[in-house]
Amino acid sequence: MTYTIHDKGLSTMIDWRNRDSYGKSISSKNRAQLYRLRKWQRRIRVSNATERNLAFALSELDRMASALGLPRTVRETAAVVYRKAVDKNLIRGRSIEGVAAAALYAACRQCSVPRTLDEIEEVSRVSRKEIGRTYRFISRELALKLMPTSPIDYVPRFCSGLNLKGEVQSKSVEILRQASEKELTSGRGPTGVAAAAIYIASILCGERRTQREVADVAGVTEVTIRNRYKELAEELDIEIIL
DNA sequence: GGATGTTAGAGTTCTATGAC
DNA sequence: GTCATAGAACTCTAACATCC
Repeated sequence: MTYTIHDKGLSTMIDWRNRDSYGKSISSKNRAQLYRLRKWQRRIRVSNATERNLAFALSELDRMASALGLPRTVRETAAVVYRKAVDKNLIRGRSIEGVAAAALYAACRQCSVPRTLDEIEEVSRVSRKEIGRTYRFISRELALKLMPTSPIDYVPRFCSGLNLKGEVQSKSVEILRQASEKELTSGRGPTGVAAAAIYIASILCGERRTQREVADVAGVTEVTIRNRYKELAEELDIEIIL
């Protein structure tokens, strides 16, 4: 069973091969009957507007998740969030695409595979503002308990994008853990903090990346990295030799 | 010339507050 | 409960300076 298909994948499948369970070819006499069965099967699977909308929303979710390379668990979670929103009648007055994008954003956070609103916006057909507004609405109405995204969750993806070795990744996580203990991450954008930690770690590990390179991968500006990395270096007493 | 640092001004988001 | 407003915090762009 899966939540990512509107009928949860529980309806009967009649394939198009015209062969029985033994692999034998179906006689021409029975083919016409099978054809009729397929036709009704198709009509019954999506029988009303609600199911049609759900099917559309779930295919939209799947399309966005594929474009972002998200794992199956995130897709299932997003589908569950969307179905809950439908059950609570939260879609009324909002676009299907907007709610689907917001559900995906929430699912990413729930599954600790965070994607920024900008990234969701890139693969969706709605604006960042709309996604953010809908996300806040459904998370409040569905009482989704979502903690602020940890910068650590961004480290593997950013390091991979920068072709950095595991050592740099470990060092970045270590820096971020220390920063978190000293409350240097609260109130700051997680991508900016993660980018700054990776920038520091890349220098400390001798695999230096420029601020521009890190900024491009993290989707923040060089200025943000400068501000964040100086804070981290000062508060954590890290000596950086450029 | 490229990387980095500094600064100023502006935009966005969030939260608190008060009026209705 | 909803809406408008103000203020804080963060981030952005842009311009210019400094260093190697």
